Amino acid sequence: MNTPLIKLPVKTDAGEFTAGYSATGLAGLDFPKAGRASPRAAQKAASPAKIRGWHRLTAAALKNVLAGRAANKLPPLDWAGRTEFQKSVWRQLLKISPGQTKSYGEIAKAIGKPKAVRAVGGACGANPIPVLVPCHRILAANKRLGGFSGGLDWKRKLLAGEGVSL
DNA sequence: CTCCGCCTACCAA
DNA sequence: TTGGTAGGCGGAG
Repeated sequence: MNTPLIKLPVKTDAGEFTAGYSATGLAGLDFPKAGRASPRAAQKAASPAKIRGWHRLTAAALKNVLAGRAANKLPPLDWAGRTEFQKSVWRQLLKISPGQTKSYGEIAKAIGKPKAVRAVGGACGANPIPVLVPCHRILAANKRLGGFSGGLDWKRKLLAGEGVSL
């Protein structure tokens, strides 16, 4: 049985993101979605102090990244139920600092599976915590944009905010 | 097993 | 430059 996540909003000048927490950490982050109601106040009040503490970190980190700065401190990330392959890819992403980019091929090489290039793309697409786990810093070979599950507009915007030009 | 994908390298226009 | 293609690998069903 998987308990539903506790959802909390993060207001930024780029819109209201929604963070989702499990009992062990931040498990998801959603881009602002037009027409989506803000998480209920009742749910906020009910959230344990532990989660509110994580949420402060999430909110600060998110604002940092949106401003082109390093996330700095992140709450624990809950990657339960994900495959080892995906986790190894995401761990690599966390090593990339703002303004840096890597290709899918480089990530594949870094995790010791140089030919799993396309699979790396799949893992990026399955990333439940975009922005903080910076899948947007992965470009296709030859520095082309590649894809982005959250929408290419976000990818462009995030990269531009970090001073990356294509 | 089959199908698909945030890929790549390569070849032809 | 664009466009098609085949190889490769992990994930979902």
